[in-house]
Amino acid sequence: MTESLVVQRQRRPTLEDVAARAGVSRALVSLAMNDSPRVAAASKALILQAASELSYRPNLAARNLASHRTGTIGVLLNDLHNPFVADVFDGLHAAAEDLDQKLLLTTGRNIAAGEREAIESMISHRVDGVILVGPRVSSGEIGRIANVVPTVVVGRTVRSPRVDCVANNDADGAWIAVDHLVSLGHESIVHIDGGDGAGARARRSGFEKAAQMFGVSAEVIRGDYTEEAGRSGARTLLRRRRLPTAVFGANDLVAIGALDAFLDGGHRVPEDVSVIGYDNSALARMSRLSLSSIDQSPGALGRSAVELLLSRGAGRTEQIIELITPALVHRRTTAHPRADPAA
Amino acid sequence: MTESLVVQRQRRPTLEDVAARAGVSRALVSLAMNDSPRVAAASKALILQAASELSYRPNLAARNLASHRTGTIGVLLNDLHNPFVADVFDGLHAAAEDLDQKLLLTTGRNIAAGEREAIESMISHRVDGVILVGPRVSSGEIGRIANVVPTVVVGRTVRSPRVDCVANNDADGAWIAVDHLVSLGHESIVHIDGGDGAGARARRSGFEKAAQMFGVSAEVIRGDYTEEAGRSGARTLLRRRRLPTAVFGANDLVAIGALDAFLDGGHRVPEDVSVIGYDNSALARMSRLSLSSIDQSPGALGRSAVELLLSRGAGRTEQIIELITPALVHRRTTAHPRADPAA
DNA sequence: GCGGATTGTTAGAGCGCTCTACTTTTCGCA
DNA sequence: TGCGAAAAGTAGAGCGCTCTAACAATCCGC
Repeated sequence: MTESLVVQRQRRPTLEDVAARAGVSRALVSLAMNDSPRVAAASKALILQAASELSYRPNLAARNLASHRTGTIGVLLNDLHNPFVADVFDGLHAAAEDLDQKLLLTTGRNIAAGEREAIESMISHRVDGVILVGPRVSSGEIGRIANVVPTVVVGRTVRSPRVDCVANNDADGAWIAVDHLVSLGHESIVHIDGGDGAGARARRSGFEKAAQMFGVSAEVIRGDYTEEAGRSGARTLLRRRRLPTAVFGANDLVAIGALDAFLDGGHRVPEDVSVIGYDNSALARMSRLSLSSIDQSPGALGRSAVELLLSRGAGRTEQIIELITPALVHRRTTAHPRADPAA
Repeated sequence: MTESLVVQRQRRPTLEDVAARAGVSRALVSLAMNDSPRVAAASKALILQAASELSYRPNLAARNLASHRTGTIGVLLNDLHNPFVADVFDGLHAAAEDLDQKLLLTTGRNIAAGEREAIESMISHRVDGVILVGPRVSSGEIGRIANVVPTVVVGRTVRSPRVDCVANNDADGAWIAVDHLVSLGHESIVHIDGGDGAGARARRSGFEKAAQMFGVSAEVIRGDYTEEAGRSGARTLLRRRRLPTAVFGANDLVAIGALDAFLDGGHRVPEDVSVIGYDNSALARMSRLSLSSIDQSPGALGRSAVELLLSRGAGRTEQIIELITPALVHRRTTAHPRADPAA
């Protein structure tokens, strides 16, 4: 057990104090603080004046306890190191601000157990709903969470009537990536996948399906949505006699990790091997990296997630799955393969 | 006014329900949940059993209201897009876990007004203390916040008896950067600064002092801790007849933005111009970027911040400012200037 | 100038928990 | 077997707010 912090600064003023100072009842102060139309303008001014003199701040815990809501949405970000989630968050935040909701952030540090704990904590905080950005926990678990609190998942689809989803069409995205590489002339493509990260399975199977359709040689290397996974996947390839002509990373981090490893191994990109990522994150956009990637409008994803959550709160009971169509962004890490593919 | 989410799923079980099921009193359940030594092992097992059968989750709001603490530390991250803050967060999280504290995250999106709002919100949530990572709000304001709730600032020093600080020595860091460049032979160095970001002023004045000591030509271009600021600072330089031989970015984002602009402008790094950043973030470490930078042990910063906050809670009243000594990490964006500096 | 609608205000219960003070049970030991 | 102390358990007030129902003050038309 920890000995918790003891906050023993000056006692914070309560509703009661404000009421006393303004010479009205507690209830009226409460109404004024929530600016109800039922308070006379004069009393309202008086009360706000008194409140600011005491620098009164409502105690959220008490308010929540009494009213059964918090006006707060819990947001689980799977990985703070992934610039894509920062982009999604921007969208979430903008929408939340417009719709007058507060956001409570947590992160599972890209580990399922960490996520469970974080979600648990948000529920204990009695958030009005949760938005899970790229969660790793199982669909079953998400379904169970949705029984307790309205839930929206971003970046992955979950089939459960109570769970709403916002994602891009990962299968399409993978198809677009393969199409791009094939049209450049590539015939041997490796996908370093996202393990059991959100949407990774769809990208993987989309990749396999597309490769089969186009009749090119395809292979999947098990990975994870991290730079390190990309690096180690690429190293696996480097140990072989010959490299594939193109690598499709499960996301930009993976692609950049792979790119890094290829460069370290003395290979040139895209001359020796083409690399394409997914997410079109800030990372991909940098000139020095200039990574070809698949864009999935993170801001729009975030915005939709908040709207969906609120519409669920408004009484909707049927599931909504919103799918955004991803788009290719061609930059400098993908090009025609060399005529002679031998190293 | 928003119409808030209505959470009308099945009623959540309360302490009372657990007590009824286990056939004991409410108080005993409370003790068991906080695993007090005063509960017999048998009853404890019984109670935990009942709790799990009902999938009971304590209502934090009620607990907080009754006990006047939350076991939660509020964390303000200034910018989710900055990989450095993600690194600091890792340290925070690890320490919080060890010390059995929960973390409540918010972000000010790198805007002072956003930060104020976020801090306000954490205080309303009655967190036991706040950790401000690279805050932009004024020192005066931070002092005022510290009167309300124990406060630790990361990445910047604030002179106020109630505020504890953890930072690296920015003046030293700037000195190290200049020393590095000068020893490579550079004689004209531009610093694109961090505007009023945390620690930016110290880096700027450290830079100026060092440049003067070494007797090299120095200039400061007003910036911000963002990639965009770096890019625009570099563009300013590109419009001139001749480039400086070296640029010192206020942080890695700035440096990389500048690097990007130079490359786009057809200049080579480090052949035409050397670039060094600050933070040694994941970005700097990537082979393709391989940015020389100044390391400030973000993980250690985060860890210390949590420890400092708890020690303050334990009754300490004098201020502690912990300064970490930064270190040079030499990579491939800094080198000797060309003999003929004319473009 | 009076009844009824409208507007403004308040008392008081209750949200789910903790904590103090108290009661009951169990145990060790003469 | 009996007694005091330690261990185990409980009653009940109260944390700071909201919300329902009731009450007081003002307004309107005729």
